[in-house]
Amino acid sequence: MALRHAVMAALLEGEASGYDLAKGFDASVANFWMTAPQQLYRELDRMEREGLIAARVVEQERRPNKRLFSLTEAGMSAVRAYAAEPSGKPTAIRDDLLVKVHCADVGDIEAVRAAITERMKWAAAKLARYERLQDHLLKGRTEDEYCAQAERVGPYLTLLRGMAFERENLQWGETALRLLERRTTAT
Amino acid sequence: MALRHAVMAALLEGEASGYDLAKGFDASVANFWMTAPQQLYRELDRMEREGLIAARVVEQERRPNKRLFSLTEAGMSAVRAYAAEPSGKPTAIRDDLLVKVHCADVGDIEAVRAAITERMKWAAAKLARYERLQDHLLKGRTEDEYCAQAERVGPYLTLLRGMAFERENLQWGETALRLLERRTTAT
DNA sequence: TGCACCTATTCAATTAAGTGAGTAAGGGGG
DNA sequence: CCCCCTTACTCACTTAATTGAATAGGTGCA
Repeated sequence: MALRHAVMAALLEGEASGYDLAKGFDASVANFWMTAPQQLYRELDRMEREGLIAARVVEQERRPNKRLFSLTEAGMSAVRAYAAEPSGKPTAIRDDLLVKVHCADVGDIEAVRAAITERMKWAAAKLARYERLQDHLLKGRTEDEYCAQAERVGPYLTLLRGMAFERENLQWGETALRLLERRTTAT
Repeated sequence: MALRHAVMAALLEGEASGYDLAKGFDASVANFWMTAPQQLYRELDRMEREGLIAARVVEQERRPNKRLFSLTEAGMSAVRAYAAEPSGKPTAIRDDLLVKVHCADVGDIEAVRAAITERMKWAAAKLARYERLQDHLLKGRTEDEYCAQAERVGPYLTLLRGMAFERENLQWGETALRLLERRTTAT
């Protein structure tokens, strides 16, 4: 049950509709999960039935009405309980691209290089978004000032992790492209 | 269908039993997937039925017999086809620890810090294993020499990605611990 | 004016993944 | 001698995730 915890984490920033959550809502939450809308709506329904979240219907003109969800007291307790419990073993990266790179030698190296390039574009775009969000959070302050003043540091820390991950993707991508290029020119 | 591709990637190194695969088999494959044995055996059965892999029973003394799997021609074609197809959008990190850190501000900060410390121990251990494997692969050669001589570079590249990931975990963990500590002492 | 895209959600079905326990034989240490 | 660890695998069950639609009004632009 990872999705419901991610949803609760997202709802700590305030109420949100299923659509908001599906769209990423807050980029720093989108770091550690991403899923199709259908899954979200289903999970939100379940969580509502279990009393972890409550919905408030907002009638809108010239837009479909929406249901804004927020954490109940029970939901908040669940968050606290979850955050305090010891976590199990870490998960693997589980990325399609790595599988392809692993198999590159027996397949089409050029296709794999294209996939890496594609991924690097994604990473660069994500990193740019994260950097904008960071600027927005810091508002010119240093990291230390921010952490002294801000209400919450959690989202900032997860943002940092996401940024490091994408930077690593870019750096590794360059190395991988370079080493794979030798293979094609050598052959 | 990620697991079956990971299995095929692992079998490129040579034949292996379900048990071998479950134990990690090759550390560089263990970077991008990890799963319970039951899942593996189930998937191996399916793949065998579909003709992607073939089993060879090895009778052992003072040990249960085992079935060694290897890629068939069809399996190899499937690997090549998979490696050449364009990959979709990248997956999120999807890590429990990040969710907890995100929620740290409303929960037990000390518990979250403990979880980070725990994770850092894991990361350090994994990194050490990867470094040993790297030394083993390079055998004193430089990276460039290795890539010129080695039969395959894919596994080396995925190994590099895993190493970067764990190093990043360690670095980020330190930052996170430091910033969260201020919170506890301030309160 | 027509086409494609945005908001906001729902239905249906399938496949993948995770959880928990159990079997069976040999080996090693206190 | 008992207990736990390792090899090697199996059964049963539950939950999570993916896939492919469909609905339905509004917005922008060419």
